[in-house]
Amino acid sequence: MPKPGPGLRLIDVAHRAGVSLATASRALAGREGVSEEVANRVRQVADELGYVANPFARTLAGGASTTVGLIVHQVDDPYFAEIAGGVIGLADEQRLLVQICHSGRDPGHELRQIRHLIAQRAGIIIIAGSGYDDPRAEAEAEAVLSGYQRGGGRVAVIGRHALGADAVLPDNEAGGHAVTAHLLGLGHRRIAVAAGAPGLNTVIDRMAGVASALREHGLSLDDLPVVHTDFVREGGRTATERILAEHPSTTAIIALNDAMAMGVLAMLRERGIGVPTRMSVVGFDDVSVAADLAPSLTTVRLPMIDMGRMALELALEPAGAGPRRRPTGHQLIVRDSTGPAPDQSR
Amino acid sequence: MPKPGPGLRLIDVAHRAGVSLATASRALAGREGVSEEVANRVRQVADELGYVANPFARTLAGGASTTVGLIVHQVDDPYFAEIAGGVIGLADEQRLLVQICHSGRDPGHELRQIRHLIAQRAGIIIIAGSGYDDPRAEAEAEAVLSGYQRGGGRVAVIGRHALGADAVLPDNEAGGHAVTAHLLGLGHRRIAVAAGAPGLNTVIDRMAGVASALREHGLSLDDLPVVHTDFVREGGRTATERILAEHPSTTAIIALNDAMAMGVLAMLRERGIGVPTRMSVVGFDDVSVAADLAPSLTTVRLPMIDMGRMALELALEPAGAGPRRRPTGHQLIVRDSTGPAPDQSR
DNA sequence: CTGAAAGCGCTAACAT
DNA sequence: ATGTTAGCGCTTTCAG
Repeated sequence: MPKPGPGLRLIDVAHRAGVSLATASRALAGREGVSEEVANRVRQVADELGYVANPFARTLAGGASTTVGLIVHQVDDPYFAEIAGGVIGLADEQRLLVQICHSGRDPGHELRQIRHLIAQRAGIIIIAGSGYDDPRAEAEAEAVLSGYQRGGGRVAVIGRHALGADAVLPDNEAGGHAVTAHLLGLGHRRIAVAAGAPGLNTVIDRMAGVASALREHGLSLDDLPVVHTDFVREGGRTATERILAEHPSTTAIIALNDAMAMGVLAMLRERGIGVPTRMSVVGFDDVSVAADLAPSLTTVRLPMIDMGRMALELALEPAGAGPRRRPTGHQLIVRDSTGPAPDQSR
Repeated sequence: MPKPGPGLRLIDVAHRAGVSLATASRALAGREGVSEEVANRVRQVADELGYVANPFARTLAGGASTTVGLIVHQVDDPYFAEIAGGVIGLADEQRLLVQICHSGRDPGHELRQIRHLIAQRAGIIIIAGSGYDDPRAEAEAEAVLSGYQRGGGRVAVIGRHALGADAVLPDNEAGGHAVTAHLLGLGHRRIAVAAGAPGLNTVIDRMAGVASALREHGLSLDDLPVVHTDFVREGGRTATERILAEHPSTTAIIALNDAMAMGVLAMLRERGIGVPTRMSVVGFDDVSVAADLAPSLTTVRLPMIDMGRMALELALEPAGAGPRRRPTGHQLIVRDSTGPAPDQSR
């Protein structure tokens, strides 16, 4: 397709700087064996000419690849959009290019994307999004990735623990605990959970946090309705419908992410159920619109943009002895969608 | 079980199939000049061995690049996230990889990104987002891109007209007209506009639509306050502050995109100004959260996801004689943020 | 410290 | 129809 790029090659820079190809290469790669003086001259000339190495030639010749592959569920999901924004932000600074693909929360498709990225010789692969409770798929992904890592590829994951790679781990359990404790503190006891697919690690972890908070108040998950639907807005709507129909006395709904919470709020609005007067609602993630919803959403803030950056930072460092883990921290953000439990004591 | 073997080269496949390198290359590329029989044998051997071509070698040697570069303002802006989602969706189907970079709405940075993408030998470049009213920057971008296109690169743009490339053109003017006519129809006359930077084509076009609707009602843009701030949420907030302070009798605010509209709504909420009772608000784009805001936002729907797909479709077709243009259509979505003008007859 | 030269794996002219 | 060969632009020995 595209034949000539800028047509500017390393050899041109070399000539212009009055040095050989090899020296120019060394200078720009910051390798040993060039005097500071010459190296600086070369770098300056390269700069002036706006030289950018041809990554294909570079990689083919055995150099490092400068593209990072990023796999997300969907970029047009705000959670992943923010993560992607973080990755791209740091990548820009490092002059790296980011290739984004969608996993669609389908383990098979995700595996295909990983393979594709490897075949394209991405030097770094970042996988964002929940792992699956699907041992076979996970094992295969792990096998492929560990082969890739053995070959020098760097991998970082966001929000999954079982992949033998450096990981950014969102505070899912602690966050689930925080948000549940908040509700319990407001006096709510008839709480329902709008959860995503039960096979997603994220769902499992957040549920664990919910469960532990309940336990501290002498309750158990078994006491409350947990509705598993899709981990997206529409799932929140249908979950709410079910909760309303089957457990009308519910006073609070925990949505396991903000997308679902938006669906929950929408359905409550349609049904004319006041929030938080008759029903409190909490979400999880604090996507940027959470503050603008009707009413503004109480949720757990996860630093998505930073998470993206952190993942790339991890991947940029040389591999350690074992997988590194980097927790994200979290913050309970109380807004207008939660209030005291209505007094329905008798 | 075929496993993509690094170290497995085309020459190995060729030997194994008892043909020459060139023949194997032709067979796998589906090019002319190989008997069906031989071609099939080669393909089968390649399959058995799990051969995957090295894209770097392929591209370096002048083959087609399978990556498409996408430049957006920011992926974590919902408007661009949806466009990106559309591009990636189609790219996935075509087994293409998408490289995303941020322009940050800075002409200089955008130009740098274009150059970077070209240097990376992206076969296709898609630029989403408004052009700038900056002749020098635009001219330079056009020059670089036309060189790229002359070399066989394909370019498609979304929402800018002055780049000599195939374009997807959002119905900015018609949409601006529609939304303004809606307000006028509700009896509003004291209308203010919260606009983005005056140099953005998108802003200019949408304003033109606003102006034409006003004209039909015997009004003119000069009659109303137009506040230019940043084309993002925060800009909507500050614009609203100014409008409230300087034109307290305003009954409706036109925000030139949904992000700004969100800021407008937020500020009105803070000030305790009822929407739509005391103030109507309209946005533009219909990002997916527009329906979930407080109150839900009246806006103009643009098919962002399709726009992304269309752009890639255009780029995938061979270049035409001249630049193709593809309008998007639009749809006025009336929700709860607009109502009749309050009766302040004096 | 620097330069010359040998590939990396593939495509595409050029031969046969 | 098939084979031979010259690069693509870079990194990396290996000489000097």
